[in-house]
Amino acid sequence: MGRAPCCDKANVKKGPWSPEEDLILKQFIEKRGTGGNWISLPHRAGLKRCGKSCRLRWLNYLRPNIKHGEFSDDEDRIICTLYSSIGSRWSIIAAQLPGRTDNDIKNYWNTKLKKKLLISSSTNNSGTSATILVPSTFPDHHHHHTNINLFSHHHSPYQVSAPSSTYYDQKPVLMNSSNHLNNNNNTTTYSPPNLMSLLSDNQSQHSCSSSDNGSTSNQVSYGTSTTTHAFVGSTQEHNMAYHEGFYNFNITSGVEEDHDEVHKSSSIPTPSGGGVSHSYDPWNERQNGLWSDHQNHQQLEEIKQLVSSNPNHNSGWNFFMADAQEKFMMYY
DNA sequence: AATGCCTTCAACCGCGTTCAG
DNA sequence: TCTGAACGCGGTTGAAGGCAT
Repeated sequence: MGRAPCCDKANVKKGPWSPEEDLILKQFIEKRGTGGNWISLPHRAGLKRCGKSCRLRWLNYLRPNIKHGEFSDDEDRIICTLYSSIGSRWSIIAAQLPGRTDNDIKNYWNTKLKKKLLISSSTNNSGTSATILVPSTFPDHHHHHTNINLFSHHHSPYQVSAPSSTYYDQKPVLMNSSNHLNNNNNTTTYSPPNLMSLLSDNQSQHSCSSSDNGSTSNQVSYGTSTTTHAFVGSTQEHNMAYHEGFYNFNITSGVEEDHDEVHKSSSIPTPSGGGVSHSYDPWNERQNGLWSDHQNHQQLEEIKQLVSSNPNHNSGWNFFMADAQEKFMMYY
């Protein structure tokens, strides 16, 4: 038994949107909003379109501040880094790129960036090992995880407890002749991939200081201060965290900060839930599916720093899911 | 100029997730 | 707690334009 269709297929128009339809939809939403119901919106607006189609058209094309056209090097870098870390979670990646839609990024990746990387990889690795982009599956033999002290493994290879969430099922990594993944009892050692190095040298030259001797540290220096980054959210939140922006907190002490404090102190707004009491209004916080420019800017800058800080060696992301709170961390 | 192939990207489809009743 | 409607996501499709022959 199939799912009931979301609309009367016989009475809805399909295919490309006309300028007239665009105008009707745009004016209606700007004037009345979505009303929290996309299904009824086309009827209310007088459009012979499926609600899903309207939603897509608005989100991907009509809403304000949508950015079309060429992707910048910074955007390339962010996409590559996030793809190498989390795979084809386009909406999450899009959340880090103000004005870009998941569809946009997905198309861009599939049509251009992937090829660019493949070309770069064959160039950069000529005479050495071939670097290929492959989806990897973390071993999934533990649906429950043993707490690991991430902070006791500050040096590469990172310790990774295999996450169980389907979020990671297709996590791609760059593999070269030296295998990045090794199973070791209950933990997987993971030498983070160096996807960014596949981008052009020009793109890889960035100012944040980091060792270029191949050594790995989770500590990233910005000027005279040393900062260690991580992103954290509880499992119930990690979906939201992904959607609404990354959390960050300082782990230089090796002690995880209180979540409430993390949220309070974070420059990135976080959703409510998981015991976090402050109110969260997604519409105010992220109108039209995007953070405000200021918020976007802050997030973007943080990610830029992360991405650009360590492009040439084993910088990377570390994942783990702790059992008790099933925390998800991206550990840099 | 005509044809066929390739690339791009807007739009669709189906399914998992969320949420209200 | 259960159920169904709606949402949101990622994969796929297909029309349109560009390019080579």
